[in-house]
Amino acid sequence: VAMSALLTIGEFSRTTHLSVKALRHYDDVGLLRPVEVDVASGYRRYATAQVPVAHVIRRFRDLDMPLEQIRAVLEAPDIAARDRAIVSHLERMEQALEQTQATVASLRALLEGGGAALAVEYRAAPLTPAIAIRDHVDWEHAEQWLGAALNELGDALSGGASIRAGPDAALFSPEFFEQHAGEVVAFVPVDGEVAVAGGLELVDIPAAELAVTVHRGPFSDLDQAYGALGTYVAEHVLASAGPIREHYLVSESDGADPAALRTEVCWPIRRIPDARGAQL
Amino acid sequence: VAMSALLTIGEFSRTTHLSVKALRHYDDVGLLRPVEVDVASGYRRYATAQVPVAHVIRRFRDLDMPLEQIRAVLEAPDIAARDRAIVSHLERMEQALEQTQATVASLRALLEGGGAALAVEYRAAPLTPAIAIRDHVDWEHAEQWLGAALNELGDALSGGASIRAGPDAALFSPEFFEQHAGEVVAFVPVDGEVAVAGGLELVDIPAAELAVTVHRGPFSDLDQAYGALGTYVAEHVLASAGPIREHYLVSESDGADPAALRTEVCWPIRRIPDARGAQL
DNA sequence: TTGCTCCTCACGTCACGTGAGGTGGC
DNA sequence: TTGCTCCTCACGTCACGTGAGGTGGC
Repeated sequence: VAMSALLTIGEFSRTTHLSVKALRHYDDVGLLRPVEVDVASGYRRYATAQVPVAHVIRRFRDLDMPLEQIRAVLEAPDIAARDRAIVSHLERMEQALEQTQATVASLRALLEGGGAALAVEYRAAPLTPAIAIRDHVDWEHAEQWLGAALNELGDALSGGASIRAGPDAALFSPEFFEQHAGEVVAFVPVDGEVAVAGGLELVDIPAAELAVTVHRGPFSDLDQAYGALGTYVAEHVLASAGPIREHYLVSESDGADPAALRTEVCWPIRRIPDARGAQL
Repeated sequence: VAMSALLTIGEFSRTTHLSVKALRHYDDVGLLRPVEVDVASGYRRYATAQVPVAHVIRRFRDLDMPLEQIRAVLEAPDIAARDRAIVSHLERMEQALEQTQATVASLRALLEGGGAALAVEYRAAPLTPAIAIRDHVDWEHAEQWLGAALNELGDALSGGASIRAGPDAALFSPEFFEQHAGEVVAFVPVDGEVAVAGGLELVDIPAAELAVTVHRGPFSDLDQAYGALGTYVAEHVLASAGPIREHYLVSESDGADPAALRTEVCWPIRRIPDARGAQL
């Protein structure tokens, strides 16, 4: 390294704004190794040529990129692969920024309005033939996974001979909520004959008695509908096991903006009480 | 709790979108206690009246607010105090968002331009009388602390009889960089007699031989100047112990926008080499 | 030569997640 | 009655920070 001189860990720390403890840690995990380590004393020596790499690491850490991902970026086989990894991370970051802004807005709304009480109604849903994609999904990837799956189902419908018999929808297992990871089924109700291929399957969504409410607005507020439903069901009827359903009456794929979204949330119940309040 | 019904931990999880593990944790640390716990079985029972509190907790956790801070918000003595705590957190969040956007921009710049080589010059700084505020500061609070301290010094100058003899400046101890916490001294050079009061003191900033470079642009890129300086010093002269100085030639308090900022960074060196390369 | 820098353990932190192994409720 | 829900440890995770106790470099 022609013009490269050596720096002690303290000098390298001041030069890169990484703490000494962080530098030792990056050495331990092999993310940023000093060019030289004194065999007798263990003293680390960094080259001035390592300063730019350290700066890149610091930037990514400021953005909370995990060390493993940073390593992947730094070790990318070629510049093109490296740049792809970086760009995709930046895109995820910018999405996360939007997410945070949405959460801030939603928190403000929650603290001001408190949320007008949502109307809850009962519905007996019949057995429903549908095309579906199912997978074990975790909480953080759910929205993205669902968007992709529903897109795929929509494409399959427009290509084939079958007819859509209802809006985009999904089934969420209890584990998905309770462990923030579990089975999710994206589905679209269909009429008539369907040829399935790829990851798609033809399923019968079982009949169910449901308590239903409609949420208007972005998904970041969807928990309000769940709160209203869970509360209503606990206070008025008996809940039953089984997945919770969502129907995407107006969704982003319709080109609607977040405030205009309409999502139906359906909570499975034991039996719909009759009008007189008696139960058979 | 008149109309309030009880929910199992699983039902409460589905209603609030908090995982069962998280709910148990919030019980353990006393952040969100179930209204009732079965003595024999240990089963937790939550009231429907607790759903809104859970939603607030979830929002704050989505924003990465620490549990202790959430507890403080929830236990605030009165609504006004609670709202103040929330608003101040939201303001910090929005600042952090700007920070992140700045980091993204700076990373992009770093990956594209790489940064044109910065010019480094030598300077023999004389002993400088100054008014100063010193404190043990940690990394994350440094920018805010420094802004406040320099403001205070500016106010003291405009009120008194002394004359400013140089731009706003600061001294940073090695520990500040190496451990991300250490002594920082905010100072303004002055001429003539000065009456000091409050947290201010009158100090003589010691004379020093320095390697100096000027950074143009926002503070998020300042590490580039440090990289250039640390590298230059390692390759050309001997570094010396002692604090690093920053001079805020054009600062935000001048009403300049971030891209127009000019900050001088000064790295202490053992001895300025003479023009012929010989050392006395 | 002195003290200052650097070293290596070992353990702590924060907010849960991950099983293991077991009991109670409908 | 069966299995499903819920329980409590104990330990792991991630990216370092916090000392303690000690040696080497200028």
